[in-house]
Amino acid sequence: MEDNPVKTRIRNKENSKQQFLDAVGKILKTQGYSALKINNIATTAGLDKKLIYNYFGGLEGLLDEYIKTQDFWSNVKSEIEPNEITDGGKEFITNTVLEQFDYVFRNKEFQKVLLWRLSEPRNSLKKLTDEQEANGEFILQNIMDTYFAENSEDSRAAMALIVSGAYYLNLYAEINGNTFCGIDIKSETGRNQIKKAIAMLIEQVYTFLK
Amino acid sequence: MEDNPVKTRIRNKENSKQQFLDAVGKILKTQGYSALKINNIATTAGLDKKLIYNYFGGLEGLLDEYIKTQDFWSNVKSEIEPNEITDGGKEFITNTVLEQFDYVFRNKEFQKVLLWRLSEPRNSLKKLTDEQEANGEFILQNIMDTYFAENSEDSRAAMALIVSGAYYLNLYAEINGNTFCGIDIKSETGRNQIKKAIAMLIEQVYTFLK
DNA sequence: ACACAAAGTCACCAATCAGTGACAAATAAA
DNA sequence: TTTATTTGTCACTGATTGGTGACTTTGTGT
Repeated sequence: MEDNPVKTRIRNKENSKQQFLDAVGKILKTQGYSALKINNIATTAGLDKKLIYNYFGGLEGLLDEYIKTQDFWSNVKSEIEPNEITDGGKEFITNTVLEQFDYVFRNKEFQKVLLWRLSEPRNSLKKLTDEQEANGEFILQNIMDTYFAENSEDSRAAMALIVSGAYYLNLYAEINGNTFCGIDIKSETGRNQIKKAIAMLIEQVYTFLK
Repeated sequence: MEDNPVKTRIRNKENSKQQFLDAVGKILKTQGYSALKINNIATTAGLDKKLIYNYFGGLEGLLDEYIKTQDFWSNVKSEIEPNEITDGGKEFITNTVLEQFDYVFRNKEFQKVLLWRLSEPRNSLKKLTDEQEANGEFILQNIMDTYFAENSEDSRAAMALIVSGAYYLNLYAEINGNTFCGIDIKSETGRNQIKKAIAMLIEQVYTFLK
C-alpha cells in the first residue's frame, strides 16, 4: 500500500493544465458542450477552479486552448503525392470519406465537437473550421480540380454533399434518431448500405463529370 | 391613444398558453435551445413563470407541447398520387429535396429544432423524428421502391446521404462556417452549385440504379 | 351588488453558477 | 535550515437559476 496517510499530490503546473484539458474532453464526450461549466470542469479534473483562472485566464481561455489541441482530420492530410495518382484520386478520396464516416461514428468526442461547432459561434471553432478547409483545399486543388477541369465546381459541390451527409447521419443516429430513410445508421448492415452508397455516388461523380 | 392609464391585460388562458408557445419559438430562433430557461421564457412571453407550471406542468411540458405543434415537413407529405408518376418520381423527389434545402436555409427556427434534435435526447423530439420517418416512408415505398425494385436499398442509402448533406450544409453555414469544400453555402452562386449537384446526384442514382 | 372561481403577480427559498481574496502546503533557492 | 516562490485549497460574495405559497386582480354567474 502507498505510504501517505494524508494524501499528498505532486504539484506540477503543466500536469495540472493537462488535467483540465483532459477534463474538458471527458465532459464533452459524456455530457456535451453545454455541460462545460467551470465548476464541473474543476470537479472533474480534481483541482480547484481558481487554477483555471490562473492558468488559462478563465473558462474561455481553457476551451480555446482545448480546441487548439484538437486535430480530427489527420487522416485527410495524409502524405499523399499527387504524382502517384492515376485515377484522378477516385480511390483515395473514396477511402478517405469512408474512413471519415467510420471515424465520426466511433469517436464520440469528435461528434460533440462537430455539434459544438454547429451550435456556438466561437473564434477558436471558426479557426478549427478554417484549418479543416485549408487541408481539404490541398486535396481539392491538387487532385480533383486537375482531373475535373471545367467541371471542378460541380465535383466540389457533389463532394460537399456526400461528406456532409456522412457527418450528419452519424450525428443524427446518435441522438433521437434510429433510422433515416428506413436505414438503421447504427447497425452494421445499415452502415454498409451507406458506405456502398458513398462509393457509388463518388464513382458516378467521377464518370459523369469527366 | 389607448384609454388605460394603468395597463390592464385581458385575461385568457388559451391566449396566454399561446404566448408561452410563441416565446419558445422566438427564443429558439434567436438564442438556440440552450436558452430555453423558464425565467427567460416567462420574461419573453411577458407573463409570470408560475403560469408555465399551472398550464403545462413545468418547462418540460411546455417544450413538449411546443414540439408537438411543429410541422416542418408539410411540403414532403404533399398530396401526391403515385398513379400520376411516370418517371419513378425523379422529378418530384428532386423538387422536394431542393425545396427542403432552401426551406432549411430560410427558416432559422427549423434550423434550431434540427440542432436541438441532434443535441438533446427527448421523447417528443424522438416522436417528431419518427413522424418524419413515417412521412418519408410513404414516398419511399410507394414511389421509389417500386421503381428501383431490387436496388431500392441502395437508392434509399443514396437519398439519405443527399438529404442529410442538404441539412448539414445549411447548419454548417449558419455558425462558424463560411465555405465547405471551397463553396460559400450562404451565397447565391454557392447555393446554386449545391442545388445543381443535388439534381445531378439524384439523376445519377435514377439512371445508374435502374 | 355580491360571492366565487379563474387568471395572474409577487416575494421568497434553495440550489447552482462564476469569480475572488485570504490562506495553507509544497517546492525551489538561499 | 531558512526564505521565497510556486502551487493549490477554501470560504465567501453576488448573480442567476428553478420552483412554490400567499396574495391580488379580473371575469362570471346569481
